[in-house]
Amino acid sequence: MSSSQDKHLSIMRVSHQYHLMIKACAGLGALEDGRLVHKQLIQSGFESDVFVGSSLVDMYAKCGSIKDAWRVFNKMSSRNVVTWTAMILGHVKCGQGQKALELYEQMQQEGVQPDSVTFVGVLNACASLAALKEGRCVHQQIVECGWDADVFVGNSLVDMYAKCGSMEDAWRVFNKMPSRDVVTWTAMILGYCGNIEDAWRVFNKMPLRNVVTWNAMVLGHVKCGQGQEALKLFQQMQQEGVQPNSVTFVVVLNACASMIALEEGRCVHQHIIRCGWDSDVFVGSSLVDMYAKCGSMEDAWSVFNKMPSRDVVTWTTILGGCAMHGHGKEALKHFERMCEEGVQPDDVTFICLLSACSHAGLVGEGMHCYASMVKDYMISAKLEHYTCMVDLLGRAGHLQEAENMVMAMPCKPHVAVWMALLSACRIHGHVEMAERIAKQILEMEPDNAAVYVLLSDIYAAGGNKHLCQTIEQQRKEKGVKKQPGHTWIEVNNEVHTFVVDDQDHPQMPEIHAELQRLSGHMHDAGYRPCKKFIVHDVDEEEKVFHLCHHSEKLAIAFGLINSAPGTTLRIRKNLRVCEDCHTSTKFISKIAGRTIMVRDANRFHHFEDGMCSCRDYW
DNA sequence: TTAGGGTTAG
Repeated sequence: MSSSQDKHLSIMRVSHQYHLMIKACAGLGALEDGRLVHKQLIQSGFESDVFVGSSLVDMYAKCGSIKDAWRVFNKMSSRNVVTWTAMILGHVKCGQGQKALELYEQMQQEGVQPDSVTFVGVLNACASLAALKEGRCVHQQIVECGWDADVFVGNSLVDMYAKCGSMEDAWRVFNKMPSRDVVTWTAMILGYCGNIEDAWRVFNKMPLRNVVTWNAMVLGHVKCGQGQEALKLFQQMQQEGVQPNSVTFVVVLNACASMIALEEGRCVHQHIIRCGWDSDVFVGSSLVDMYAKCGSMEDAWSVFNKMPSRDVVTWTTILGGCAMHGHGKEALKHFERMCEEGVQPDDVTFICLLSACSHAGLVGEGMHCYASMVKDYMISAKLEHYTCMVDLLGRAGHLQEAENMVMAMPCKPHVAVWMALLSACRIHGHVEMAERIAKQILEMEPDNAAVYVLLSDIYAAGGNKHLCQTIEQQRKEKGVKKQPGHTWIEVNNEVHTFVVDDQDHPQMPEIHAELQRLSGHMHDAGYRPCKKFIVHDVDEEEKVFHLCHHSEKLAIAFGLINSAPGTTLRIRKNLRVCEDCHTSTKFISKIAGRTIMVRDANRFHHFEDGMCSCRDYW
């Protein structure tokens, strides 16, 4: 062997070694170790090697440091398809799908031909952006390049179409694929999130399933609001010998939180400890979230304090818990602690913080946070931040300021921000502004039932029975349906669901008898049904009816009958708690001597001894 | 250098 061949071989060997120590860092997400290797590479002059450079780009991108990836990428004298693909995949991973597509465009302009891995990355980018049009173009290119028979590319195509909502296209690709694996089938199931019947049809046909497939089905039920079915499926998967993993637990905890199933959640927590998943940051954050949403901030803090590592999501979750429970001052205090510990807040952190201020009526503090977000943390306000600010100002009665803020928004105001303002009009009885805003929302979303409900509440509260009836009539004529109210309560480790005017529950006679009994005591204690939102006068019989037909009242009565005296009742309602329910629950908490916690659409109401934690009814 | 599922808010 000549000396030049010898030298070449030795360079190859060293380059390969560097590639392996970098690959390991990338796999472990060990950014600091990766940086050390990078330093050595600079010293030994290997940085510009295409193979080593591509590995470095990949390592930085995988560790989430896209800036460093760019630094290496820009320094490289030559780049191949692997270098470009690593950059594309890195941007997809960081949630920058648009940038990934731009890189793909640039790569082609520079004459580099994509391979199957590039296509997988680009399709992922399209899927993350739900960019069906761009996805179709890429599909066309894939067919032209002859990559459509590749199972990886095929899977990504199915995934892209499914995520873009075109199940027809997904099935077309699926049927043409020469071979399918468990990933192909699972992508189809995931495409049916929200359409659980079709997901089941695919699941039942599958020749092979793994834990990801089961997780997808459990998730499908959670997304459809079928928490109990999700938990049943979790049992079934274990009976069939499939070991749950961290994702399973995250999804199952989500199901528990959605139903406020605290006891079930505690069982899952024990299971997590037995499996050794409790030190995982994803699982830990989900546990914090579950306990907070199930009404136990004590447990949420206990998990939080024991976690070996906490990231921005963990902190944001606990701040969100504080917000939900009305602990505004606490949220602000812990936000400072978070920053002191060197955790960089993100846009979601500020949404939680602003919502904490809003729920606690801390207007000045909220405005300060908002200003600091833009100035000190360089986070530009998104639609969600504007919604929080409008909510904060509006609840506190600064309606004009809130409306000015909407008008001054740099982007087009969306329905949520108008709804926040409309809710504020309801709290403060501002009829003129409410009518204007309702009109605005209905132009954008003619089927928005909540607008009709809010407007009718505002008219009723102002004593305008005629307009109240008119708006109700308009809603009916337009065929706009109100969202039905649901309430969940967990008693003796079992979750029970109630709906408005429930007739089906086997214990209904006892529930009605309990409400009738309470009605008498409440009347004596001074409770009168809230007539504000009732169009006609209420006689004795109707008084009982108004006490009985709301789902949360049925759930409370059920809880009182079936749980041990003195225990706290935890209730979850899918809609806002109505004013009459709010008042009657105060009375019930006093008469029954129970603490009742109600989690409605966005916050907890904590009823104790005839009082509620809300400063006002919101 | 290569695929599929998950945490926070609105």
